Amino acid sequence: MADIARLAGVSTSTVSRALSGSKLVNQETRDRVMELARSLKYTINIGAQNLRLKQNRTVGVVIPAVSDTHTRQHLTDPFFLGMLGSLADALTEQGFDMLLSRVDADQLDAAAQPYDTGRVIGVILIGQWRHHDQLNQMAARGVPIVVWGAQLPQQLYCTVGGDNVAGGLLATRHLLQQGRRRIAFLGDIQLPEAAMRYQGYCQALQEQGLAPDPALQVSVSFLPEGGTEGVQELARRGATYDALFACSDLLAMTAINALRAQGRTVPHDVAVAGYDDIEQSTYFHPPLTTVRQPLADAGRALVATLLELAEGRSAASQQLPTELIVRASSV
Amino acid sequence: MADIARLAGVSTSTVSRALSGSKLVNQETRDRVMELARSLKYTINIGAQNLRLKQNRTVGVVIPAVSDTHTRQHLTDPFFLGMLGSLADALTEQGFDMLLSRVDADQLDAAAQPYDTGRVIGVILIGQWRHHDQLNQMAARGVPIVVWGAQLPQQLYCTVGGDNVAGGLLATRHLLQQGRRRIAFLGDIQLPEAAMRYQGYCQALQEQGLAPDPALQVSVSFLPEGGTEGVQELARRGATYDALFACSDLLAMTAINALRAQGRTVPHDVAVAGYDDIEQSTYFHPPLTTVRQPLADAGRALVATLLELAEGRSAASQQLPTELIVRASSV
DNA sequence: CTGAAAGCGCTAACAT
DNA sequence: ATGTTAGCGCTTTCAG
Repeated sequence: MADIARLAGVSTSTVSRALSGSKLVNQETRDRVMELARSLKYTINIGAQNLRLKQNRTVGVVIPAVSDTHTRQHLTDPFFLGMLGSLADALTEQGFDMLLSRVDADQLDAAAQPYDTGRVIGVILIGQWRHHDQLNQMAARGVPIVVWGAQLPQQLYCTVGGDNVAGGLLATRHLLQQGRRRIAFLGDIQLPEAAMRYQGYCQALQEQGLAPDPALQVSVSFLPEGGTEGVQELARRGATYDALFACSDLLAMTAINALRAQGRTVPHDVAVAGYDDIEQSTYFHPPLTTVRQPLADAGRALVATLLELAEGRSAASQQLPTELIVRASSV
Repeated sequence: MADIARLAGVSTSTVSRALSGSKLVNQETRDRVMELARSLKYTINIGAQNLRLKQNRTVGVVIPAVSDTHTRQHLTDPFFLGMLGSLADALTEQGFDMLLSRVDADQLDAAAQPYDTGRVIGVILIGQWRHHDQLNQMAARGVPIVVWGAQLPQQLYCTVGGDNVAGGLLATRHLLQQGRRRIAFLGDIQLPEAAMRYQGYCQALQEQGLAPDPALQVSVSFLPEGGTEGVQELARRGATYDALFACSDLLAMTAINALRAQGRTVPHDVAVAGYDDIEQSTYFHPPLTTVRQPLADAGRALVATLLELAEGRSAASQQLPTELIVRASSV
């Protein structure tokens, strides 16, 4: 900047003004400065600008990594990539940058670090896992944070999420409409989102005067192996079922594989519905019936909410509508 | 920081020193300051620190977004998520943060922006597409940049990539060993990586005294629809083939689907091999034979190379070994 | 319309 | 062992 000032024969103040398009500076000078900046490929140092302006146009996005006992298990669910893409778009649209970090799910406090050190104006967390309390603490401490997940009672932090109860309800109703009566449920109901899907599942059963059979509910992790394990566990229990509702498409896919290994066909022997509507669901064999999460809206809503919070305003949690997509795995 | 200084009854310099664990400061004072900082939940403002130290521990990671004529098509290939994860890990390991941005593939220059504005010390670009020249320009301009992709002649920028020729060779040899003779090739050979895989493919054919049949090579985009379109195009051409090698697992999957729609079974009628070894390949039906890209090493290599470059040293392009994974789709 | 000067939060000589 | 001072690159009063 000093260089430009010297070359243009003006002061840095003028350069600064010119570059920011201030009307206070002579049209001609401004053009000259602009031109000079372009030819020198000069761009304002955002770090310094931020420091001076006490502003910041970066938000933190945190993806939790599951660390099981041995290996650090990576989240490979394509749903996350979709969410990331959606966030990246929404942020770009608003002129914000995205600082991505990956944090062990069991030390979520680290998620606030980029905020504490002033690098970001707030944090978007994808997935609330079972760390309600830690999230509450962070929010109470004043960290602007928005979580993709379910709305819980006594929640101090802000969430944006799909309507999980409706999602569970839609999927289960659909399976019931196909004449299925013994519907297995795959998903870790310790996690708020899965719990609410389970709630919708129960509700749909009750509408038909059916009671949920605990033998049909298997809590498996969201890791892809979960589907295999779930189906094996059901076999171990000797459970009989003619349909299966899994809490993610990935689980549904591995479950279908495990069923196939048992010699059962989908949808003939077992009708299957997943959750998320990741792209691969379309060309899985059979194509997956699933509950679509509104990805594009999700990104926008998360960003909008975070910006509210970051500006010191309060923001309400939001629930986005979900939609049943019927494909061959259930009909 | 000033607050802490006041409360501790020392100067900010002392606080700064104490916080950085300098031995120059009295043990006792240091503890007091540390304690104070903790209780006030104070953390150093990294922006200011960076400005002062002229350092920076953030690297930019750019994912190109394909924008076709109408909609902005998102890259949904899980391979990218894997790469992101790998990069995130490698960066964390080295104490670096990751600024993620998504850039239209046809205005790649924008990729350097976070560098120009001083936010990152360099840029890692996932995929070189067909923008060799732009990349060369950026490198020539002095932007520290490392690209995941193939090594090209007259290349000024640094690449890290799998050994694509070997990958193509391995896959094709394997298909030939299965007794297949008419092997279709799906992939956009305008893109350097695909071109080299094609080269390996040709080489394997030649080893058997076979000449590549141009009718069997279809240039399709890396978007998942590519697989479908490729198979349809082959049908349109009236090409006969008993095997298919696709440049990504996603392409292989959609191709298999399209084949199924034509009433052909895999691997019986057509043996199929993909590329990348994304996780879903394991539980696709049939499980996919594929060429594994060394993801974990990739992340580490990309980061290591970028750090070299960022420190002003020169770095050589690297090629990582690939490995054939045989599964049911080809045997 | 433009320049001089102060200061964002931090660190590093250079004193003491 | 600690404080004083200057300055990283920028913006913005406040004076001209």
